[in-house]
Parts: sequence; C-alpha cells; structure tokens
Amino acid sequence: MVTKRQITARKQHARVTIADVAHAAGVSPMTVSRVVNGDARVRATTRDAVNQAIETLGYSPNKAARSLATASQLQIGLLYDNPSSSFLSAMLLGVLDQARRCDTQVVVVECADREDGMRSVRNLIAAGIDGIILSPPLADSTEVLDLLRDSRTQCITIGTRRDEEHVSSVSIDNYAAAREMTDHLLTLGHRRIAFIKGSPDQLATEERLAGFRAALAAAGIDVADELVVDGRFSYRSGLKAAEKLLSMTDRPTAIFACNDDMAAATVATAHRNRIDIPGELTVCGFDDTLLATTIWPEITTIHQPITTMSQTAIDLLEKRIRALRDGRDPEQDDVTLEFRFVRRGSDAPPP
Amino acid sequence: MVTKRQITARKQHARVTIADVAHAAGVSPMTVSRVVNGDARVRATTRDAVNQAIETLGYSPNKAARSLATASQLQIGLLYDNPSSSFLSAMLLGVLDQARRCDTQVVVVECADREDGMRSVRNLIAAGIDGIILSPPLADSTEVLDLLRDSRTQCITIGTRRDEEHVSSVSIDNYAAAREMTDHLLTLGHRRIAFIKGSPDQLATEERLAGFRAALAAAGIDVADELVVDGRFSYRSGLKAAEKLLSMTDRPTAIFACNDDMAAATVATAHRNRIDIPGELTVCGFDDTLLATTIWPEITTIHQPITTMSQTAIDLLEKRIRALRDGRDPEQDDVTLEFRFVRRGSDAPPP
DNA sequence: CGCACCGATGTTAACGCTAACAGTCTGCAG
DNA sequence: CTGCAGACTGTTAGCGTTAACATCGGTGCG
Repeated sequence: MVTKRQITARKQHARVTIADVAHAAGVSPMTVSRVVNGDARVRATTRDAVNQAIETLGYSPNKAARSLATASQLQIGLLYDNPSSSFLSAMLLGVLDQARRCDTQVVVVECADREDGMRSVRNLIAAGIDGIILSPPLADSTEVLDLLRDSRTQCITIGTRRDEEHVSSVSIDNYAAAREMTDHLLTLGHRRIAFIKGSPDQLATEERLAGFRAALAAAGIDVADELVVDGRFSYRSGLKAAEKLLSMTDRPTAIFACNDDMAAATVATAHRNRIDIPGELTVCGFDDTLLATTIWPEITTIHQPITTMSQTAIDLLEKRIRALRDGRDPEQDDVTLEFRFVRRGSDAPPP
Repeated sequence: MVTKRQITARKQHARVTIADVAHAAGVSPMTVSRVVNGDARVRATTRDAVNQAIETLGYSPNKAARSLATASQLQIGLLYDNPSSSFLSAMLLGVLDQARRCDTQVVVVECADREDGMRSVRNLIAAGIDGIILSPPLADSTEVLDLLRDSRTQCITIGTRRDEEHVSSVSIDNYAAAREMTDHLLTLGHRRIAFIKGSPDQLATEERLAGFRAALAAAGIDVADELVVDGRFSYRSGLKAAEKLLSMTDRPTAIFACNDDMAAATVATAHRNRIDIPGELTVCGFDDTLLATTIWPEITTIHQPITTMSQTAIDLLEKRIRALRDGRDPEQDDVTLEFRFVRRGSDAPPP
C-alpha cells in the first residue's frame, strides 16, 4: 500500500485533484475551480496562491469530471468517402484539434459509397450522435441530407455549400477561385485553354466550371466544347482526359484541371509525350494537396484552408447543437473561407 | 420548462440515463450497467428485458460518467514531424479509432524540428500527459527519448525500434523488407542495382540499407560505393540522387529508393531524361504511400500497415500506463508487424 | 436438515468537478 | 450606527456511472 502510494505520489499526476490543490492553497475547491476556469471574481492574492499550489502539485484538471459536471460533452460523426490522403489528414488535424478544445468526441467513419454512407448515418443516429460532418461527395448527396433532416440530426458540410435550412456549411468560393485561376491563364496570354471536370455529382465541379466559363466569357473567348472534358477527380481519370486533350491536332496551350490529382496526371501524360511543362504546356490544378508540390514541376493551384475549414465545421456544429439543447432553433450558417492562389512552376506564357 | 422538457424528450438522447432504463426494465441501475458491459452474471430473461428497455428508450451510456467512475481516461500525445500526408492520415485514422475504443484523449502536436520536439515534450509533460507516441524522425532522437525517460513518461515509437528499456515500439522488419525487395530485383536479373538512402539520423535508413547489402552479398555481388547515394526521404533529395545515378556512364538498371517519395522523384527524373520505366530502368520504393499509386507507372514498393501500427501503439502505451498505475513495472514490448511486398508497374527485367 | 456456497441482483459510496446558492466581510450611504 | 450593496469565498448537491460490498433465494452435501 505504501509502495503504491509512493509511486502514485512520485509520478501519478492524475491523482492530484482539485481538493489537494485547495488544501495546499488553504481555500475551498470551488475557489480553485474558479481560478482554473478564469472566473474574474477572485482576489488577486488568492489567485496567486492557488496558481502557486497548482504549479507545485502539478495539478491538471480531470476532463471526464468536468464534462460530467457541466454536461458539455458532445459526440459528432465525421464521414468521409475516399478523399485524397492530404485532404483527409488536413481535415483530421483540424477536427482533432478543435474537438479537444470544445470537449467533443469525434467518430470518424469511412464510407465506401453513398449506400454505405446511408448505413453509417443510420448507425450513428441510432448510437445517439449529436451531429454529423459531411465531406464531399457525401456532402452532395441529397439522400443522405434528407435522412439527416428527417432524424433532426444537426449537420454541416465541408467543401460544398447547400442552401438548405437544416444544413450549415464551410467552404470556399469555388467560382471565384476558378475564375481567378482562369484570369491568370488569360493574363499569361493563353487563349486555347482546356478544362478537366471533376465528378458530375459534386457541386464543386459545376461551380469551378462556371468560374472558368465566366472568365473566358468576360475576355470575349468562346469555349470550344471539345476543350471541356470529363474527369472524376481521380488520377486515373485525369490520365484519360489528358490523353484526349494532348492528342488533339490543335491541342490547348493550357489545361486547368479541376483538382491536383488530375493536374498531376496531366503532367505525367505530357512528360510521356515529351511535352515540356511549362515551356510547351501550362497545367494548373485545384486544392493544393501534397501532390501539387511533390511532382515536378510543382503545380500552380488554388489553396483551400482545409484544416481551418474542419475546425470551423466543428464550431458551427457545436453552435447548432447547443442551440438545440437550449430549446432554440439552430440557425443556418454558411461560412465562406478565403482561398489562396498559389503560383508555382507549371505555368508560363504560351509557346 | 415544459417546452424544454419536451424538446429534451424528443431529441435529447443524452438525457436518457441508466436510471431511466433501470426503471423501465424494473431492475436496478447496476444490473443495467452489467448488461451494457457484458457481465455474464445476469439471467438471460433479465438481460433481454434490459436490452428491450435500452432499445425503446434509445439509451446510450455517458462516456464522461463512465470515465470518471472507472478512472480510465488516459491522455496521450502524438508527436510528428513533417511526415508525408498519407503516412500522417493513416496514422491519425488508427489513432483516432483506437483512442475512442480505449477511452483515450489524444493530443496531436506537429514539431518543426528536434528543438521543437523537445519543447513540445516538456509542455506535454507539464500538462500532465500520461504517455507519448513518437513517429520518425523524432522517434530516433536520443535527446527526446532521454528526456522522456528522465521524466518517467511512458513512451512508444512507431516505425523505429529502439532496444531500450523505457521505450516500447511498433515497427516492421525493415531489414527483411529491404532484403525481399532486393531479392526480387535480383530474380528479375538485375545486377547493377543502386540504392538511395534516407536521412542518416533515422534507424530505418540503416536497416534498409543493411537488408539491401545482405541480399546482394548473398547473391555474391559486390556493391559499388558509387551506387549507394545519399538522400533525405524528401522528393527533392530524391531528384538530386536520381540525377546523380542517371548521369553515370554505366548507369544502374534498377534503383531501390528508401521511400516512395524518392522513388517518385526518380521516376520523374527518368521521364525528363527520356528513360522509359520499367523498360529501360526499374524503380522501386518503400512505404506504399499514396504517391506510389498516384504517379505513372505505379511504384513497386513495400507496404507498411501504418493504421494498424498506430492502433497497436496506443494499445501498448495503454498497457504500459496501466501497469504503472497498478504499481507494476511496465515491460518493454517491441511489436513487429508484417509488411507486404507490393508489385506494381515500375519493375521489369533489365534491358 | 442445516450449513456453506453460489449465482443473480440490489445498495452504497465514491469518481472529480462545477452550478447554484449561501454566507461573510468590506465600505459607504443614510 | 444601521443596513445594504457588492466583492469574495464557502457549502451543498448533484452530473451518470461503476466498484465493492450486501442481500437473498436457492442447491448440494455431509
């Protein structure tokens, strides 16, 4: 017993409770709690004494006890479906970080497809989840969103904006970003610019395409239909699209791919065809994933603040859930974060 | 009040407590607890009744209360330093998953360098962390490990094995993996095989190199010093190494890079030099990160079960911490997980 | 037939913290 | 002086769960 206590005292910070600190500082536990939580109504001298005691004893508050007492802990689900790993890791970092801050437990679920997404959502609801975060393409699934609405589960989408009452969202202005990128290409002097689309079921695809078209229209350039080719955000689909574009007799001088994976595929295809980038062909992407800086030349792209987006997502979700708990109606909130145009080495004036 | 209660009853699963279930099932809370926790000593009929009640009321246990009562919650830190994002996301997924299971709170900290790592470790210790998980290159820093030993903080390394009392580890057999890869190249008929090293301060580098050398030695082949070149695991360092190797008059027919990033760089360099892969040059990597399947051709590599590794890491760490809490001495535990040789499209017999 | 014992369930008392309320002690207006 | 606001601190009572012990019918056996 003595031995155990010794070990405990030696290393087991976990056993230092608020009561120990209170005793050491000669105050009540409540006062310690106030100090720890930054309550202003504590005399400076008292506060110092308490802080001193905390320091000496190496006290750190017990999260579980606090959650229990304040009834604050939330449980939210994060659903993702086959994103690029850099998107995923950035998102996870943001989520983890924010979750710790606002005492939220996150359940991360990978969904192979829409079907799987529906199943997961149902499971989570049954398990009593407080809210759900959806990333594309699940965020674009009306089916999933309807299910969430019907079960009155709070929900927020990342990367896609849905103008619907029951869903909040965090995203960037895809339209403006695509437009800025296209303007950049135009400024460089390109006139024959191709676009590789993303999956048709994702809103981002349409928005980016619209931005692309708008920029060209503003410059008085007609977009040849043949220069807008299908893609599905995957590297493989990018290879196919690039081959199609590069085998044209009058091939484009610039290719704007709807994401970095497809841009990277375009670069690879160009290399295989002995086409120099950026000398003979300009390629640019979207997302600023790791891939963009990994291949050679590095890809000019649009940076999305993914980590911030997921942090914001948790915040918004928390707000909705607390509103609901307090008996208020959660309000819809669409946050648009700033993107950043990142110029690298894959663009140049046309040959 | 009534309104609030109604809302509560309507949606607030959180408010259904074990007592409600107990009441509904006509038993005591303790019995419900036993059912929920799978205690065998409950009569089948009772169990059914309780499960029925749980179902009806949509009860789900309150994590915080459970943690508090069982004093089980652990807090561990995960330190990483500039890994590839696929490594990171795989690791995070494993950690998140396992952490939820064993009621552990994870603090993820990025460390820019060794200096930063030391600082973070100190902070975490001061904050009362129970244990720490280190990934390379921090896992190879004697300085950091010494600090942890001195503060008696439990620690485990991922990806690198340290044969030291106070640190457990999860890793794969780098030596055997490199040897298997090299044997594969030898079987294909390669005799002039180059090796691109990783950072010299990481154990994995040496182990892989040793495996490489052993395979060649076993085949009775001398390794020309010029064919073993420096690298630092980064794409950029890979470019440099590859240029050196490919500009040789008698260039190697196969290049084994110490990780996928450098293998990808080698592929890119080869393409720039109009060298066909795998027709004229075989390239293989290590790690099986996303990059390996993203570029063309896809890289033959060694797959590390990173998600499983991080799950195991949490398990081991938990074991050490619980041992300590129970007054026992935590035992060192080095787990070696199975790697997998993954053949893709970047290797072929020599021309 | 009684006693030890076992399996199923209930009771009690924490776990560590904080909300809500209850003082206590100033200083200062009346 | 009295009293009363206001600044500070203490007390009480949970939050929802489980560990540890208590209880209570049986079962089997000497």
